[in-house]
Amino acid sequence: MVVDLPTGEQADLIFRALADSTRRDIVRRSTGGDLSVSALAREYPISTTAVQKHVAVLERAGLVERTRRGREQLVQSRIETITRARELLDELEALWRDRLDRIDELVDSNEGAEQ
Amino acid sequence: MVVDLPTGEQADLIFRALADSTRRDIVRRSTGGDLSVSALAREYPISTTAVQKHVAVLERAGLVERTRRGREQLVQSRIETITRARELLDELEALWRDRLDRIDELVDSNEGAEQ
DNA sequence: CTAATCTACAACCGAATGGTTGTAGATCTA
DNA sequence: TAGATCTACAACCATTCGGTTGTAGATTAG
Repeated sequence: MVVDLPTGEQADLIFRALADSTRRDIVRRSTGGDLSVSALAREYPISTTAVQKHVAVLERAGLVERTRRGREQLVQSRIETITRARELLDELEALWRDRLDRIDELVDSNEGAEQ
Repeated sequence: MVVDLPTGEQADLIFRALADSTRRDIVRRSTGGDLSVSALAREYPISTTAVQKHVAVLERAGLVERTRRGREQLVQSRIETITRARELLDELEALWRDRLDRIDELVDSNEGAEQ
């Protein structure tokens, strides 16, 4: 249930899961790990089943985990996966920084030689 | 064509656009801003039309911009939007850090009083 | 001028999404 | 024990998605 997928597919699942405001809100609300699926469902104008499905999507992506407590399922967000997503974006930003650095080098090496 | 949407919808578009490995790769390759749509298309085993659509999705999300040069469209990734996405994740991570800080406080206030 | 290249866009297709309702099993509470 | 609550899951539906092919307009190259 955790993470054993080709990294590309894992990234697909994570970003796809985050591409819905209800799901992002569930992640936010589940930091404490003390809310059940039905407790979460009360917060949104959609059916409990719909919320169940959202939680399932988040769980498959590793953004959330569920643990049973009696008849209810407590939902807890997983910071490792959020961090993983941020790292993927950091990587893209790094490409840009590298490029800007290379431009700076060019500027430096041309200094005092303009025109 | 840039950014004037309710922040939630903008986030939806950004994460949805990033939820596809071909599109993430296009963003990576477009840092230099020197590749056309058809040049990009040569890199993937899908039709030019499909790549065109991927670029359109990225453009709507603000992750990429296009500029015409003669008959071709050059694609350039936009670091601001990547940064925006990272900030959204930072926000989620911050919730966790706050929570851990609060737990630390509890531990501190209980020090020397265990059991 | 003609041919090749690049983009644009419509139309189509199968699969996935996000939602619903309905039924049923477990667990808690009075 | 009986009723309420929580979860699970199947079935269905409309829409979106990622891909295709085909046609056509601009621009460049020979």
